[in-house]
Amino acid sequence: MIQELKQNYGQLFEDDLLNEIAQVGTYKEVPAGFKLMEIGSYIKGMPLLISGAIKILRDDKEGDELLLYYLEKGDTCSMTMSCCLGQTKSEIRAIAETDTKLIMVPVQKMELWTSKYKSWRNFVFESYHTRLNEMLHTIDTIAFNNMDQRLLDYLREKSRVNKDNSIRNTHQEIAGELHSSRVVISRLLKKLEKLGKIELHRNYIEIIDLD
Amino acid sequence: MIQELKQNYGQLFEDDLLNEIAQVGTYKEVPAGFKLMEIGSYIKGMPLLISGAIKILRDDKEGDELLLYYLEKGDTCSMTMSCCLGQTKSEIRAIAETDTKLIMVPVQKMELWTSKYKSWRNFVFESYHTRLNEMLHTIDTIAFNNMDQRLLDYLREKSRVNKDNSIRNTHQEIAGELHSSRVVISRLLKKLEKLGKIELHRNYIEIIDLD
DNA sequence: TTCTTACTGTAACTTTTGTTACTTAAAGGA
DNA sequence: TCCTTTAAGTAACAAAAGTTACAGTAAGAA
Repeated sequence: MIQELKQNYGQLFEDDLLNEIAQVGTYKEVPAGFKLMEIGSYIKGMPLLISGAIKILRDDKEGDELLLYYLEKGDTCSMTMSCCLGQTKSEIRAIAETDTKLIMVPVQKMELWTSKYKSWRNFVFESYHTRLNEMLHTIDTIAFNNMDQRLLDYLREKSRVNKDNSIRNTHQEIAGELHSSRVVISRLLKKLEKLGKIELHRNYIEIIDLD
Repeated sequence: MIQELKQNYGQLFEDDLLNEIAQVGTYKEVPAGFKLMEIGSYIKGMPLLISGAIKILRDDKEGDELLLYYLEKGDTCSMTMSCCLGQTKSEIRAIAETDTKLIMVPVQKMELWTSKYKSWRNFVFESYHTRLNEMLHTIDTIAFNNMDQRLLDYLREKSRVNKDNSIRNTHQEIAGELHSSRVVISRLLKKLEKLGKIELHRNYIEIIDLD
């Protein structure tokens, strides 16, 4: 684990902190689709991503979903940190988008490290900064764009995060993450296909050119 | 200034910190409508609100606005903190919603205090926590509600923040903050009036019962 | 006073998104 | 093989939101 840590967080953290993390953290590999956190659950640990990606989702009262953003290598979950302090429950759901390697750090260490290590403090602040900006971007997309633009963005991001030119999801699943309906998504996808941007198949979408 | 500080932040901060704030901070009173921060501008200081309210707005490329949330007594601007670290430009616009009293703290002090004062650290983290949740709420509203529901929320919040049963805005202004059009807002307001929830007048809206 | 400007109301229409219903077809198991 | 399940295509319609256009009217300026 220590070499994984050094490889991914070596420039960020001093050796003392790296050792502390190695001591109290637990290394985890989770498969795509694995649920790391549920809305309303209490938070046990804080994830430091080594590889892969985690999607962060928001629910409304009826159980409809909305994709907020992805966590990737070097990211951590600000929501988690945020919740740790207040001992409040999770406001979001976290699901592995791809096979993911990460280190879980017990939440108790957070406050300690925050006063002890300057690099940790910077990491935490940097992380909040990134997340606030992601949230702003999410708001921009929802508030200022139509569904066809949102769908394009979605396909782009998904392809990038998965490092795959094929989107291996059903229209139903896409509709869920965009908080729309299957018929609408099928309709818009068909339009994108006619524009030569994608090719539709059963269970996957081939990306031709999204620019 | 020091008594204003003690009154509003006395329980939060230790005396040493209060004194430091009093030394380097500048007390400000700004009238409703005063622009405290513009998108793209660099950040000079960090606001600690004493009284009043500041609205935080987001723009799209066409210059259309969207109200994100209000800052109130005891709040500070996480965006500002966030930007200070990276020396990046402001992503948002801040305008006084009401006459507002606040203390501006130079951004250079931030990092110093973060390592020196535990209470400051907690305040900063608490603030990030609050803001992230506000952003989540904003996303919920936009993504999961129709415009009539959003309008109701808007009127409720505006009335609360202004401590006023009259909303002293034109339909045009409301449409701007909800990123809609004047005609749509007039239409929905008329519907609310027919439901007995509000009374429409020129330049203001009287709230009857929004529950 | 009259004139001008800004605010509101409303009709008619378009576009976007959502819904219901039904069809076709692929995939995988029995 | 056939059968069942699930995914996708599409039509027809409904609802929500945005647009254009114009009328009426309050408020303030000249």
